[in-house]
Amino acid sequence: MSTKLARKEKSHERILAAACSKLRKSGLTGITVNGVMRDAGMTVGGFYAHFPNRQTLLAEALRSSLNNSFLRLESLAAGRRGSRWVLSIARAYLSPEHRDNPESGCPLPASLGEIPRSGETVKDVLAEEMQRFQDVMSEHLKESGVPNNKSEALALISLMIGGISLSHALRGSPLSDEVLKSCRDHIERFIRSKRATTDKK
Amino acid sequence: MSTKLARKEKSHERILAAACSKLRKSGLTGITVNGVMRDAGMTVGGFYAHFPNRQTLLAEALRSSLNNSFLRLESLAAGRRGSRWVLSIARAYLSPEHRDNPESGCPLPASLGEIPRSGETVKDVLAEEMQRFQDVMSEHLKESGVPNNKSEALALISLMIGGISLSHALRGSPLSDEVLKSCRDHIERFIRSKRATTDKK
DNA sequence: TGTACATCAGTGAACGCGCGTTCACTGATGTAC
DNA sequence: TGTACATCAGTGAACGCGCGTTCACTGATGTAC
Repeated sequence: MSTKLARKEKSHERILAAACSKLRKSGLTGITVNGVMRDAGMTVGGFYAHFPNRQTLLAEALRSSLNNSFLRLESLAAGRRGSRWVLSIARAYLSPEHRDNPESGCPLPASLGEIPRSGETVKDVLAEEMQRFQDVMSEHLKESGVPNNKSEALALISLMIGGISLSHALRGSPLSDEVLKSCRDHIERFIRSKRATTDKK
Repeated sequence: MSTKLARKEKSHERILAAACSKLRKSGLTGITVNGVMRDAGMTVGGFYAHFPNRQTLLAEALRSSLNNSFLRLESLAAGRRGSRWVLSIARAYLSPEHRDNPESGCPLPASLGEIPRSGETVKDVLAEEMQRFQDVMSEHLKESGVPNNKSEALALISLMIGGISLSHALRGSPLSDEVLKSCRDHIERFIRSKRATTDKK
């Protein structure tokens, strides 16, 4: 009995992982029931034993991939706090490596524009995760001595998402790398100019 | 003869206008040959007398709608130059009105994420139009006395696009308005802190 | 001016395809005695 | 321990639908004499 359940759970994980991979590379549109099940090593029909419908898979894939990306970014900034944390996150997020390896990166460049046309559950997931990210980011900005930290957190998040999205869309043009560097530089100058003297580097 | 040509030209315009409208509301995916032709008051089959294929329509719709949005923004900033121009553009672009009326706004919030998965022609159009926008924006930043004006132009463009995109996706959550205000405030503080004393308000 | 013909913008049915979802089934695994 | 039965994760064909594209056609407009 428990063996059966464990097997089903593993299948569930494989389906979700396959959906996350599609999401990061091709957005919500990229998540097709057929394609995801094939990638998970199964056939279409089995899908509905794991998820009530495609919509639910979209929401779970967005939550899971946003969460994974955040954990991955945080691990790169491990131990740092305040302005060091912010700069570390911004540099990693706005790096050519992040742009060129979407399958392990943030799902938003590929999916953000589709979310308004998507269901309520998907929007709710985004709102929750964004709130969490704003909270963490503004905490570190506060430690850095940056004024208006909650507002600036949203602005920096917008800048990061806009920069990587534009850079993705411009891949192949010299503008692509320039956009990333410009956004990184803007954040570095911003942090440097606002940082309280007590918060170093 | 010339009457016939004029009639065909009007049909072409109607098709393109319908495609632009779909693009702004629902992205590249929103442009379906059937839907666009219906909106233009015609039937499917006639489409291929006007465009060789859907892909070409996508590219022309992106170019046309980006151009129109830019002209519209510029007319709102009419007569202003330097920091006044930049602030005027940023406030209009990051306004709730712009977010809530996508049918007359920028096509990028709805389509940017789809462009990497789209054809080369579409990507080329984006690169050209972005280059143009960077040139204009950096010229005004230069007049404002902002250092690193070319780089900062790309950062501000990224911030504007990221902000409106996030705000769209978060519509319904209080974060949506907060994102817009945070981005506007960030740009205002930035311009104010960098502006040369010769360039007023 | 009036008639016969040519042009060609637009019509609408048809095509093959991939989509999300359903459902009767299969067959390996787990349970009861 | 060995056999008969129950469970249920996963199969794969089928459905109705909308997509991009093709093509034989229609009928209003424009030209020639």
